[in-house]
Amino acid sequence: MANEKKIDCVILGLLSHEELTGYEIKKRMDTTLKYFWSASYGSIYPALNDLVDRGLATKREDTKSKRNKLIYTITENGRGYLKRWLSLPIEKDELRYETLLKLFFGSENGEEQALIHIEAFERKIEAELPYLLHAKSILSNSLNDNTHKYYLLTVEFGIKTYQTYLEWCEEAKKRLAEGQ
Amino acid sequence: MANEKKIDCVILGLLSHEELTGYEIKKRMDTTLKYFWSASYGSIYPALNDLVDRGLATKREDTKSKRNKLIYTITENGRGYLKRWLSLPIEKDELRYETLLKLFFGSENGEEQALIHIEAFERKIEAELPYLLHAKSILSNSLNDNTHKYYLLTVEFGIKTYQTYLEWCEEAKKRLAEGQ
DNA sequence: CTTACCATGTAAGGCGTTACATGATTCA
DNA sequence: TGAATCATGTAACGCCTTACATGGTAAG
Repeated sequence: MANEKKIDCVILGLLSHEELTGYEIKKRMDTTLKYFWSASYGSIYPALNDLVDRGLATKREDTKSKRNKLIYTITENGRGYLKRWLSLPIEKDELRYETLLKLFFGSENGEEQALIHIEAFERKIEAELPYLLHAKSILSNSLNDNTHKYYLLTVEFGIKTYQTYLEWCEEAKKRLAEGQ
Repeated sequence: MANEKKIDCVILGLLSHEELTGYEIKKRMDTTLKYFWSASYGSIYPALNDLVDRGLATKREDTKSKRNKLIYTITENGRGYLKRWLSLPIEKDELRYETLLKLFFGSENGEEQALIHIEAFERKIEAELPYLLHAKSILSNSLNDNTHKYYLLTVEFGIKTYQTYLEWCEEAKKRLAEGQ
């Protein structure tokens, strides 16, 4: 029953699309899922072994590769577990932006410091946006795959919000520069 | 020097504006800071005592009130600590949206489930937005206070992104309804 | 008088990161 | 042959939430 661990669900979600190694799962986290989810090796590998123990995934060695790869596959139970979780209401959407936190207390350190943080934020977003735009162009051209439709929706969420962030940065900078 | 704990910094930030009790700090978290930061009593109260132990804040009983209030005040050292932290580069801006996670794996459960999650998200945002708009109108009328300028910037961030979320919801719903 | 809210805390436990440890392979 | 990347894991530790525990006060 209860309290599905998110790390299990993300992994099962990824495995529901394709067989993967722990390393590849981490890569997906660092690229495709990056702007709305993340996890470290320290949680991924133990979770994978745990999923196998609970019969939600199976593990096998890759014989084709020269490397010591361990390939994980979702089981029927795993798919059921995932489907159940997907059907439950969302528990938590959380945004935790240190940038906003520091900006909120900006009066303590003055406009220049605030500007520095905003500009750093702007650069970070500007650096990420191209990846999202690239992902969108790829996904838009391959909507035959049923999964791509959903990827595209999340990518578009990212693009829209990032563009809004950049607009806000411009306004915020202007406002601070005006000194009012 | 040292890995500033975020909880200490938020608290000191709030105390830098005004004296507060732990209970009031929690309230600020649940209202003003809500959409970009949060914390529970279980971390606030221990942190407050810790700040006092380290000389970053002082504690006194409220004599005026009939309640057993403990009022915390930031010290000069506390202010220094806060200023230093504010001047350090941002370490982490994190967004963790279960909604996007479930949507990403949406193909597993189909369009109807995806729609349900998007609509729930939409309702949640629609419910929050008025508070932000209200905060903005109040802040816009009292920019004489130096701190308000910074509050306003963060509130505007929230408003802009929430409005973008709502736009995205409309598009996403339409796209899913079209079944393509 | 009872409900809601004010007010402060502790303990257990969960969850996850960081840092460490190890080694193979690919590519320049 | 050396650097980058592939590849898997563990251990320590930190941080936080949840649930528990307690009691006062204001308002209807």
